[in-house]
Amino acid sequence: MAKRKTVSIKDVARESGSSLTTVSLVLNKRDRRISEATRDRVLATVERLGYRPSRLAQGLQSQRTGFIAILVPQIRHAFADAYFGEIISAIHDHARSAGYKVLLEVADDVFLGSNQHVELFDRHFVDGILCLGVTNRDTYLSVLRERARPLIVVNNYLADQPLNFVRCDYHEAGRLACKYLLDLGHKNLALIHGAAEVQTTHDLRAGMEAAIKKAGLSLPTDRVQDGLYTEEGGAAAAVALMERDSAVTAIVAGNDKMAIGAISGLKDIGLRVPADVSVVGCDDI
Amino acid sequence: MAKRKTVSIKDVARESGSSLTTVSLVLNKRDRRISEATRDRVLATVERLGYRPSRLAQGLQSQRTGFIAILVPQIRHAFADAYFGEIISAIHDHARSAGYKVLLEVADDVFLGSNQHVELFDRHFVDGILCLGVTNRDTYLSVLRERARPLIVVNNYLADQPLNFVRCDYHEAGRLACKYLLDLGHKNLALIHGAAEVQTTHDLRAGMEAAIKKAGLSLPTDRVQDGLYTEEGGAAAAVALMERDSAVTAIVAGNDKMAIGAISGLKDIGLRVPADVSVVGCDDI
DNA sequence: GCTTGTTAGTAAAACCTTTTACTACAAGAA
DNA sequence: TTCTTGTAGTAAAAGGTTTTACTAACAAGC
Repeated sequence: MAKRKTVSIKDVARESGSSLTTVSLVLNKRDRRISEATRDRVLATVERLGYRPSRLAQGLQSQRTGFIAILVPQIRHAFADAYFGEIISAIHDHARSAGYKVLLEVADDVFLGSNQHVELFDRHFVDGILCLGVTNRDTYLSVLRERARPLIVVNNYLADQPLNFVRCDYHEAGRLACKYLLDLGHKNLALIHGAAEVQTTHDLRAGMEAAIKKAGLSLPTDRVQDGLYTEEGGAAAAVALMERDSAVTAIVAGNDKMAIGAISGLKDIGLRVPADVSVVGCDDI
Repeated sequence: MAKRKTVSIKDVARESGSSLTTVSLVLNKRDRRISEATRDRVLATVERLGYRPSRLAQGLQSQRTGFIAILVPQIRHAFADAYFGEIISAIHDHARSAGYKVLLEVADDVFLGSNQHVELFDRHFVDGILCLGVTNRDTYLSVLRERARPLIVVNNYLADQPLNFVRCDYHEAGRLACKYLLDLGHKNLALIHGAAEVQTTHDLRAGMEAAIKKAGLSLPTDRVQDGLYTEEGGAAAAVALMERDSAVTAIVAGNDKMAIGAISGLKDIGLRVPADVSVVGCDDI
């Protein structure tokens, strides 16, 4: 059928024989002073005309858009990545139940180069921004921070900048993982970690070292290996670790992708998991 | 530093000693009638104040938001899914280069139940909607179609509704896959397909049958099996197919996930791929 | 009969643009 | 001089809300 001209609050006011203000007051039920009769009349008209307030106009008035942006880093097809995908799913669910809609942006050179991250705030695109996969090298955050609008860094934080962040407690995670393994009787633990630019990498290691030291043992540097956050990297790292020190009986990985890689890497060199070597991951995917 | 009060076109007008209209004309360079001198003065002021037009106000005026929504079906964590992730990535890239921003929505019961898909249009949230993973049972599309706004169904189409859609040509894909396998000398082909509610499932099968018939062979129904679009389903389907008819030497799968599943399923029952049985997928992930 | 208070409602401003229709002025033509 | 044509610019409307400040009507208090 179509072509239903967009119906505005003005139409409702005219059709119901009251003023704009009255209609608005009824709809936002901020104010008790409208009589029952008027209220019903207005609501009936709203229903009949199928009126719905325009978000644009509301946003202009309230200076809030009801949108938040998720900024993902430029990895090949970030949206198809299991780790980011899960986080995006979770953010979406929470945002929706809080009445927000989520906008997707990739923080690549095109995006940052044309200052679109700044426009997100300055041009009133969104009320807040969540940054995923941020590293210590991402300098664009400081200009966003200046905007003095809600900005949250997810699952990492920057030592030198006062930014808001939410994250898993990787220090605690490292401590728990080690305690668990030590309690099982393991003595020689190893770590496959992610990028050094990500603060949580250091947290995880520190947590492990704390637990290990408490047990009177140590985590020498030749039992620590970079796994590049990828499956392949995890596999290679596991192999390298075992070749360097075959006494290792348990490996902690900074994320589950590296853990999965490590498991297959170990299998490839004839070791059984968990019979010969235990592997613990960190994301719960 | 922060607290930069949002600077509007009015400020620019005042500071540059001209009118709102002049500033707007300069910025939208629609009109050649502004003198060079005025233009430069205005632009300098814009620069100095860091003015950026509010998208909300522009949208209200132009009745367009510059947003499009991607509607994904409710599968467990759709965003972490490789198939949808890739599509979302591609859509995002194209949308951005066309000046659009993308909004993410999950078409689950909560969403549809509260009529949020309708609000997307009626409340001026977005200019257009792309629907992913649509099946013939998704009745919510008809109410969207009535809105007479851009609506596109991706990679499926509905036989009984005049909707716009983009999709891969699965009929052709089926034909090509079979031709390829037949040319390799395979005589006994089988199909692992996805949901019957998705039109492309039928296209793929029809394409295969056309190619097979042309070669003087046939695709009996016991060589066709539902793989549920999942890895596990693909594995089970492959096993079922081989148990029913061990003469089969090549399998076409409706998507790559089922193909991957099929390969591991075949390995589990002691068959080698591609030595004993060839497997062809359809998504290129 | 006059003030005060309450109730039910409305007009107008504000939010920030873009666009339409108008003005003021100067130069050239009749 | 008066009439057109063109140029550079502006005032005001429109787009759809919410919010603030105001009014009209009536009842109660003295």
